[in-house]
Amino acid sequence: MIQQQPNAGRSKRRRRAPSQPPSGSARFAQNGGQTSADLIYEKLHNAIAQMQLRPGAPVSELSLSSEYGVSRTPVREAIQRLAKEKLVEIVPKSGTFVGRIPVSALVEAIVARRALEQVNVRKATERATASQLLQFRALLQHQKETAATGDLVAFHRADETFHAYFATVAGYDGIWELIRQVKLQLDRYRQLTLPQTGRTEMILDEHCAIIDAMEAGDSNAAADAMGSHLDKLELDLAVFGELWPDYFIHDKEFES
Amino acid sequence: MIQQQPNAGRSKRRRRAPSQPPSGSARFAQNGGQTSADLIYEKLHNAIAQMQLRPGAPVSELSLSSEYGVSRTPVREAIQRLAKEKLVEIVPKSGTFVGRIPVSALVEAIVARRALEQVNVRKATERATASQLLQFRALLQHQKETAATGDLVAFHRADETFHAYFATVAGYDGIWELIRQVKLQLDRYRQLTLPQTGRTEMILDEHCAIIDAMEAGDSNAAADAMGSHLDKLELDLAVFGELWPDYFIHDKEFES
DNA sequence: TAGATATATCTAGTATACAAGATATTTTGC
DNA sequence: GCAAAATATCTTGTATACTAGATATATCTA
Repeated sequence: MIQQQPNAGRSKRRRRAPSQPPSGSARFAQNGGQTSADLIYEKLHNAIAQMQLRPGAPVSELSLSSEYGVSRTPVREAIQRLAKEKLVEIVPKSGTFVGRIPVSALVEAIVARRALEQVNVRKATERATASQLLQFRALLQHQKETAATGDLVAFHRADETFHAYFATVAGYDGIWELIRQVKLQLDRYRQLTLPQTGRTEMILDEHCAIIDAMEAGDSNAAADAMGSHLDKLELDLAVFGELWPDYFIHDKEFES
Repeated sequence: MIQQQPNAGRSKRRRRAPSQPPSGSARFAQNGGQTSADLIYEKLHNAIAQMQLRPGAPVSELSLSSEYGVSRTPVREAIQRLAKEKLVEIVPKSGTFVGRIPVSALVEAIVARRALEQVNVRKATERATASQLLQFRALLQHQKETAATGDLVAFHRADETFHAYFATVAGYDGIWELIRQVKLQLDRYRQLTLPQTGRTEMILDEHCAIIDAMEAGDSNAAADAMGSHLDKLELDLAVFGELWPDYFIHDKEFES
């Protein structure tokens, strides 16, 4: 008897009761809690997201194995994860390549992101405390400073932090994960068009408008401001599709 | 010279130019285009989504290997994919278990799904052709027939097909993928509450209202109808959290 | 008997070897 | 010289062996 687990009835004399759900016990016992596969995944993920690895480039398991000094197994695992995010294309007995950017995904990413960010900003407006509103102002100011330095990478990072904070305040961290996933291909595309400045001030103004509406407690206005902010992210696919035809894949029709 | 690839310049005499992007050539050359890992992944995915494998149940690589008559490698690959969807929890040197349902994910799934489905129905209203409107009616009628038989599983399947068609008409298949991903945990939860019928007629009426609005070309009304339809999916987490405490994980606060 | 320790045996992470198919190069035949 | 077949070598998919850590059981000590 003793403290018999509520597990399915098992013969008492088994060598080992086949485990119970991990009640928050042992995880993170390892070093950084991160395995070789995790590390390689992360590196590749960043390299692809930042367009350091360009679409169509080969991603060889063997090369990466020797590069990182591990066997093919963890490399392969990392690549499988990337495949699930559509960041690489695995061609079975042939090779693996950095995925092209699916044009349809770009179009859909914009509308999906818009809808999800509006959900976030609406909820955030309802829930924001005074300190959180001040935090928004701080993040906005920080982004303004990065704009002044002209460091577009830092500006982008600040932009991401700013948008993420809506999800945090809304209590919708899972939705932020969705947005990140959707943003992935979009960010790759935007790497190509980054060097065009001039939009930074406009972005800052739009961000400011969102916070203004939040401080006024007007969730509809805040959502509208977010909506028109994100509408500004338009695609000039015709141009880029010609400049780098191999970077895109036109998987289906897309019109307005 | 000849038709020199626009690839980076490589010495001509290499044993093999390190591959070009797969221009739609060879994929699907295999049998069903599906590897052992794919098959095992699919089986496990379905079993978990349909709650045949309950949260906390062990998912042993070795057992599955012998069960499917393959080595650990493809099993492991399948499990890794499931882990990326949060359907299993891998505890490094200890074991892998069917994932508990994160309560916060349920809450967020509802609002995210609502927003995304509204995007779909709005666009679908704009783009729907006469034949597509008729197809909606056909799907609705089909669902009505499954309701009459009392086969709740078939009813659910018809429901999924119906909702998916909005994405198809809208041209937003990628957004449907997002919805499916978000619906995953929600569907697992709903398996627990399935046996309660009575909502079927209400659901059919609500679906009908959406199509009515679409036929009238009123995208706002259609989106509203979809919104109130999905608002009906409420959670009675207090009850189920007590009935099956081990099936859920309360990862953070959630209030209205 | 109760608690601490030791041992056995499970687990996932990794390395390595081989198989099957795809692609590039070479060779062959004319 | 050119096209087709043969070959070499690359790729991913899979099987197997080993490692290290975690957990359950058994043993020891008081």
